[in-house]
Order: sequence, then C-alpha cells, then structure tokens
Amino acid sequence: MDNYPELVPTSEESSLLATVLGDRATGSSLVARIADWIGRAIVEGRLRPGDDLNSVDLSKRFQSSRTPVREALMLLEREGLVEITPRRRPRVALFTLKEVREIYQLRAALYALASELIVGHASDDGIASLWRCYETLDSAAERDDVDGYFWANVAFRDAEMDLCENTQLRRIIDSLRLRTMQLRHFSLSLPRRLERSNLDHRRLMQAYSDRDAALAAALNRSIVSEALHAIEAAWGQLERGIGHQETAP
Amino acid sequence: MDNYPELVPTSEESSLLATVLGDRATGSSLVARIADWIGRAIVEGRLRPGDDLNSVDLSKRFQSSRTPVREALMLLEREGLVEITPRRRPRVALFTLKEVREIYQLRAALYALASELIVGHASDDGIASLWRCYETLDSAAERDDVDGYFWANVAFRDAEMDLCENTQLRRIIDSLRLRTMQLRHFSLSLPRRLERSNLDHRRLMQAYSDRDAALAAALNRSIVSEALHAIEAAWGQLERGIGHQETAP
DNA sequence: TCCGGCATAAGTGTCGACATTATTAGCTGC
DNA sequence: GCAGCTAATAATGTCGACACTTATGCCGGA
Repeated sequence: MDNYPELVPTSEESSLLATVLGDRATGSSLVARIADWIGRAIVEGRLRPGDDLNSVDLSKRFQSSRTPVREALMLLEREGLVEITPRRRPRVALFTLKEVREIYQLRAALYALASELIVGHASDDGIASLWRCYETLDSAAERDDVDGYFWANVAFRDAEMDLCENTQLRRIIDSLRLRTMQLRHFSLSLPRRLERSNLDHRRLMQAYSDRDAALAAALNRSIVSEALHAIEAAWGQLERGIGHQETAP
Repeated sequence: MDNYPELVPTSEESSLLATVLGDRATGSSLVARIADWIGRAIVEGRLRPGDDLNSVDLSKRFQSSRTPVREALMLLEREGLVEITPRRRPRVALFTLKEVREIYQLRAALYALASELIVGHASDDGIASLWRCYETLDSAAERDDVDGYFWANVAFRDAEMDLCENTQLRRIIDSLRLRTMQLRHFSLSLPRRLERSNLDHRRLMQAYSDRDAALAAALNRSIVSEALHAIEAAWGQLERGIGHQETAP
C-alpha cells in the first residue's frame, strides 16, 4: 500500500460505488472521492480484512485533513466494508461465514422480488436489452473468461435493477452486492461454477421472455443459493485466499 | 421547536433507533445522542418533512461544535430520514407516494422471508413468546387503543426479528420501518384498519404455530400490502396531516 | 527466554476558525 | 407593485489544534 492514490475513478466499478455511496456523492465531493478510493481498494483486495485504516495516514495520503477521511470511513461503515469501534482505529471489515449466509439469504429473497417486478412491468424492449446483457455473459462463459464473466454479471444485475424501477431495492441490493464482491469473484473461479451460473442465467432469461414471474423468481433465488453453496464449500480456502489479516504472516 | 433538547433517551423508541443507528452508537457517543434526538424528532413529527436542519442552529442547541452534528445528519441521511445536498442546508426528507410504494414492496418481501426463517428454525419457546406479544396486540385492539396497538405492533415486529436470527435482515427492516413510522401510526388510525390488522396477525400466529412456512410468508406479505393500500387510499389526507412543509402556512 | 508493568508515542473525538458558496434583503428601473 | 440585479448575511466544507485514550516499545524480574 505504498503507491499514492489516484483519486480519479477509472474502472467499471465507478458506477457501482457511486450508486451505493449516495447519488449525490458522485465524484464531486472530497468525501466521495476518498470513500470511493478506499471502498474500491477494499473490494479489489488491495486492502485486506483486518487492515488498519487510521485517519492520520489516510489524510496524509489524500493530502486532506482528517475530517473528510472520517466521514468517508463512516460512509463505508454503513456499507459494511469498514468496522469502526469508538476510540479505536477503524479497520477493514472481517467476514464471518454466518454473515455471508445472512447476506446471501437476503439477496436471494430480494432478487426473487426483483424478478417478479421485472416480469410484472418491464417492457419487451427492456427484456430485449437484458438479453443483450446475457449475450455478453454467455460469450465470456464460452471463453472461460472469469473476469469478463464477472463484470458482465455485474452489468446484468445492474440492468435487472434498472428494469425493477425500485430505487430502494436497488440501493439495498447494490450495498449487499458490494460487500460480497470479493466472494463472488472468487466463487466464479471455482471449477464448473461458471458454466452452471451461465446455464442458470439462460434459464432465467427464458422465464423473463415467457413472462413467468413465479419461475423467474424461483430461478433467481436458486442462482443466489447456489452461489452461497459454492462459497460455503470453499470457505476454508477462501478465508486463506482473501486473507483475514490476523492469519496472514 | 423552541424547547431545548433532552439528550436522554426515554421513550420506547430508544431501542429501535439504537439498532438502526449502528450497534456501537448506543447512547455513549455524542454523535449517537444527537442523531437519536433528531431522528426521534422526525419520527415523532416534531420536525416535519422539508424543515431545515442547519448545522449551526443544531450545534448551538446541543452545545457542541458542528462536526458531531454533521456526522449525525449523515447517519440519518443513510437511514433516509434526512436529505443532504452538497452546499445546501440539510432538511427533513420529503416523502413521495412512489417511495412509499417501493418501501412497502420491499417490506412485504422481507417480512415474507422473515416468516420463512421463523417457521424454519424458531423453537417452540420462541413461537410461544411471539404469542405473548400477540396477546398485548389483541388486547390493545379490543380496547381500540391505537397508540397501544401501534407500540405493541412494534414490539411484535421486534420479536419476529429476534426469531429470525439474521442481523442483516433486521438492520434493513428496522431502517425501512423507521422511515415509515409516521405513516404506519397514521394508517392504523384509519377506520377498521385496526381490527383488520389484528385479525391478520392472529392468522399469522396460527400459521407460525402450524409451522406452515408458505402460509405465514403469504400472510405477512399480505399484511404489508394491506397497510400500503390503506395508506394509498388516504394519501391526500395524510400528506396534509404529516404536512410537507412547503404546503403548510 | 518470556511475562507484566510503565513511559512514550500515536490516534481519536471534538473544537473554533477560515475561505467559499448559497440565501436573503434592499435597491433600481419599469 | 413587481421583476431583476447587487450587496450583505448566513451556512457550508475543510482545516489545524487540543485534550484524552489507546497502542507501542522498553525495562526489570522470573
């Protein structure tokens, strides 16, 4: 963590973080840029669970005072990426398997709702644009391109949220999604996960096209459940990979 | 708003706000106390939608500097109680019917999930304690005691969340609940709402006792839907009652 | 060699001040 | 009397400082 931060959003994630960090926060304010940088560092794994986030160092890094840094850290705490205990140094949040299970349970229920909403009031054009997202997904799957598939999947989920037209739902799902980014990327790299996920998404798209709300909801729920199962199965490996700092050398 | 604040939590809401404002925030920190006071003022209607929340006045009121006030306002913004636009005075959040619909849609789905979780892994003792909550609810209903019913209902929902054992779910539901406190109290005062709600809750309890997950989920979903319908029907009246500040004299 | 207690260093929460930006009041012209 | 502009007032975002708390490293004793 010696390199100096570029406070300019570049990657595809910028939009994701922007939604979650509050719609106002996009790029302009200092707090937003700091939160964005730290948040991305966490999601991308440059900062690992348990790492200290002391506001003095960070303020030096960003050449600002501690006030905006503190506010940024509080934002990220609300998103579950950072843990703040009074009078102690903030640190990158640690995962427990229990929390992960809870989050995936929630995501399952919320995506089911999303599917119902989509079938209920998305236009045919909307479904068509979702199909286009799926094409990208599918081609990445055929190339066995995990990174490509991952980002295509993010885009697919975004497109689904657009069709829901429920701002509150979007905010919550985005927040949960953000917290599990690392896990999701990891789980896709497990053997045969990618094919299975792709197949499920194809089934889901078919259900959307057929306007079968119950089936779409059930499929979406199942997609999330399966992802959870994959993560549970690989939890030990994962814990070492993402590396809770305390267990690292 | 001329009376000086008592920064000591007294009412039954204290626990509710505490959960939502972050578990650490309970009572101790200055930020927490300020957020709690402002939050309660909003929920209880002493501060009305659109009211200015300028940090100078508030810091005078709480005899603190603006820093903790700002942090408290940011907390409340995340909970949807306050709107903050850069370089503009924060104000009490305005409702739109669209947002209310979205929130109730979400609550419906989440309570359905909660019911499934409860049936899935609550002990018989847990169900029994839920029955005791229901007794309070029922007796308030028989007395036509809207306030009593309202708070009994809050307690009932709390008890349900306890049984779910899903911290993430609880946090989200509590947050959504907080935002709609005023609406829910109002909707219960509509004619025949109270009886209907009570009846629904009894049916729900029966389903819990029968361990019928699908029925419980459907009933809980329906309870929320009905509340929404009641609110939609009375929206005009409600808007005047709660009073978006701009339309008030 | 390792453990517990103490002094020092580092970090947090809060404060009051400042430059910058919004809002308001007053004034001009129609 | 009212719209449009300008000056003055007020509020914001950020800063650096301070008191107090927590972490760090050092020391003697087993």
